[in-house]
Amino acid sequence: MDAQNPTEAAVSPFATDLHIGNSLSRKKERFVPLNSPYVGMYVCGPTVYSNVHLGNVRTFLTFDVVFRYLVHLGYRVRYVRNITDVGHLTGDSDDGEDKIGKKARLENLEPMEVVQRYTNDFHDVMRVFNILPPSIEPTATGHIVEQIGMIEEIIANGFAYEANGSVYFNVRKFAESHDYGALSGRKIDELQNQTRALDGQDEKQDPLDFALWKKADDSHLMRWPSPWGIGFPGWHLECSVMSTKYLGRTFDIHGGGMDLKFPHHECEIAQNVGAHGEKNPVRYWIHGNMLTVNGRKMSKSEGNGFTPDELITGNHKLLEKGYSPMTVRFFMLQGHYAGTLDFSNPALQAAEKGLERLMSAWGLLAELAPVEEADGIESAPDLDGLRDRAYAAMNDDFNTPILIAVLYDAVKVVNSVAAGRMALSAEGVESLRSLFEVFGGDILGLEQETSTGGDDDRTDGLMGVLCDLRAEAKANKDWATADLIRDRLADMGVQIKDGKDGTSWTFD
RNA sequence: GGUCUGGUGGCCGAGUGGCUAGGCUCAGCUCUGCAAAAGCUGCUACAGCGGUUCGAAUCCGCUCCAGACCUCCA
Repeated sequence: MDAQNPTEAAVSPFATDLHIGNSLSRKKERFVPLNSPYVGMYVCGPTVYSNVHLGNVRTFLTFDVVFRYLVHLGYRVRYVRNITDVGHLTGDSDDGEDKIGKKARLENLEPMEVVQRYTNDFHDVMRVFNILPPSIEPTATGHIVEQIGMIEEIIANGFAYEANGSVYFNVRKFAESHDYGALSGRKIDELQNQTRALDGQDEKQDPLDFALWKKADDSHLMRWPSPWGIGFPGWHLECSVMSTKYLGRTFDIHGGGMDLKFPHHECEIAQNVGAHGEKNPVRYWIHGNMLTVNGRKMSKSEGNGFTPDELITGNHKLLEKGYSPMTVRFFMLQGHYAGTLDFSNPALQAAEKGLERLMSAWGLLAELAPVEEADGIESAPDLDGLRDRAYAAMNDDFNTPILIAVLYDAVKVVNSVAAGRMALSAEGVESLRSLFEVFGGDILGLEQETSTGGDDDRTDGLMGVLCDLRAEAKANKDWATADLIRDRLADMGVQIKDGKDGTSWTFD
């Protein structure tokens, strides 16, 4: 593989079977990149005016796995995930005010101070859940010039008009020659009936029109000069601008949460097409579904979202206890991204136990010795078959729940071999190791969590001493001492597991 | 009101014309000094009513229920 000159040859043969559920066509389609081996992917990132909640995490986790898998297949992926640091309206009655500007005033901070704080928080959370950083993480405020440029293109093409220092996209005009609403299945005449009292409604030629540029009044904190006066960019524009800038006018994958489908993504398409004319700027749209709590969407306005800190400590009225980040990651991966996932204590606890069994088998693999074929010993199943099933699962629209099921089949093999009940060659052991490393580690992004926080060698040594003492007590049939060691360790959260050839231990 | 998802065993969740994932729980067994861990076995479901079919949980129609979007939200 030549890093300077990547070619198709670098891409795995398994890549040809990858199918993606395209929300534009509402069908599963075979994934064929525009310019293999390069793949361009854009994902709508967070608005950094408050802490991220778990619903956000789920979406970014979905695309983390997509990213990881494409990279694993050998594609050269440019993954762009923006930071929205300006531009969204508040949900309150003070219409038209910039969310971040408002927050800044409330807390008496500079807008960019707010942005920085929550951007840092966002990055910390991503790290905690082992979500990889994107290739480029552009900000809206860093692309004001480009946004103004795109507005000018749209105006020049006749799809936008200026009114009183603001610029609006002319949806009706656009719909005369283009298919507005194709992504979300909306028809313009039905939308027409939904009139709302939004700020600037009187400036619009039609209630369907949306803002590309908004005039800023004197009290507005985030403001930039433009050909139309002092103002700030519209809600949907940044994504059109930044995807075009970094991925081109047509690119492979665009992702985001289901709730962005309309109007955000619909507007994005209209802006791209209105500016550049390409019919389908995005070839594959992927929408992640919502996380619910007791059947209700987790959202900022409902107040039923957990922060990662509350989740880990269990310090929230809806949580019975804390759950580790890996437990949460695993829990989310046990459901398919396109379906809703309901967050509940029993479900989380089931995931916690399941993950523990999976990770403990994976751990066992490090020192697993091959077992010879012999009478009365079962022989191992076809390990290439396991690997093929794992690829098939991921190739079927990133079906992580099925992949996890395959991994559990591997868990059974590992445990059986470890117990001396199943035969496995050295190559077989190696093949299992690679299965776990590739699919469990590289693709699902699971990693061993230890609650030690320190000197692993020393811990191993101390535990070794205790296990030896207990073994000696057991040899002397001194059950009281043996049980004392086991129980005292259990109180500290260390679990003793007696096996055929020795004792192992794990932290809770 | 419009658009769109979905209703699967005790719980969570895949699948989607025949062979009926997986995890957790529960019960029994093996192993064990006892336990834990591990393995084996059992619990066998697809909201309701019609229809298509040799055959449907899977396709079609209707009904009921839930959720999302239509205003910022991942």
